[in-house]
Amino acid sequence: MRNLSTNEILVITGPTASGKSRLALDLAASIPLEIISADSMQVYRGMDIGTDKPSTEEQSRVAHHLIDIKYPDQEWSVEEFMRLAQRAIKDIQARGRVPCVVGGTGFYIRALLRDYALVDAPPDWEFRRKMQSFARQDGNEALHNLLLDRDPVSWRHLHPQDQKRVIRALEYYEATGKPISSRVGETRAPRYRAAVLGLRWERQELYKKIDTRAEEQFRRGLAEEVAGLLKRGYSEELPSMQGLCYKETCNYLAGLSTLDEAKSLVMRNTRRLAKRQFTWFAKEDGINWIQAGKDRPWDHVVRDAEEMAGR
RNA sequence: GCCGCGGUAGCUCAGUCGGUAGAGCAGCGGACUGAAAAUCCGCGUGUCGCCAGUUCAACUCUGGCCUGCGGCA
Repeated sequence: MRNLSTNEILVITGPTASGKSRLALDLAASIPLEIISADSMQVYRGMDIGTDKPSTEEQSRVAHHLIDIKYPDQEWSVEEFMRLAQRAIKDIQARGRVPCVVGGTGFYIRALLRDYALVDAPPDWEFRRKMQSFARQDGNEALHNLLLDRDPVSWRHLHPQDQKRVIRALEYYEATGKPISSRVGETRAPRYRAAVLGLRWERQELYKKIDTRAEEQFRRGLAEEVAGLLKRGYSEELPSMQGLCYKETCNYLAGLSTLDEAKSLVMRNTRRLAKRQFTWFAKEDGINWIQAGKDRPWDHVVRDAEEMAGR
């Protein structure tokens, strides 16, 4: 860890509730690092408990980037993540410190490490709305079939029910005249030399941690946090408010479920998220997995991480 | 002790005039290139409490046993 070369970055990933933030903070004791959050939800201000954001104390102990940079009704996307993360990496390196990307949003991390192309095809909400109403009228099949002559590859790969992706593919074609599928195959030289660490838990143990954390989140005032956001006028339809913990709590606050129901839904949906993350990471190569567990002292985990980081 | 009801998937339960079983939830697997904590697709995982009997065939009918719950003593 003492000899991270100048263009090397550190990445800490793993499923939700695996202790990524904690590991990063502990690593900061021996590595002069700054943390860049690769988390699609921690960017939103005022969404603290539900996103299990590092505390203000932790954030002042070690510099954090890409946290609290948006209001819950502002747009946010992988592309902006890439831009801001790249800039943060440059800045941190200019300070002679080590950028440490921490987060469980695999899509963001993959985009950053594989240097996805930043093409001029931003979301076109009017177009999306048009397509949505087309789908409502003529059905998802018909919408999907619009891809047939524009982007046959996507037509083949996307399931007709996957409306979001179908519309995005159409939107991309509309904006660029090229199929989005051509972009997928593009390979580019990675911009960074990254030491990628992944935290791994035995599944049942992780599930138990998830349940415990959910209990804690409600105890710490998740419901009050969500109520406050709603009162400030943030609609529950917003992507931010559709995040884990938030959508379930909105339903509870609207009287659609009891507190206990909301709680167990949060637990279930978090487990499901973890499962999707397993699937995602399983395909990602180059991750150095570190085994964590209730029988494994945490400082062993930290020591493993230090060794792998310094390689 | 007696009477009644029950014992089928991890949980709650449905079911078969006898042809070895299916829902919901949970769970598991997968996809993913500008919403990704989102979105989408797929999969029953089972000594039908145990033992015997009747039958070509028993989860189903009969008997016994075990066990849970309720009631009466």
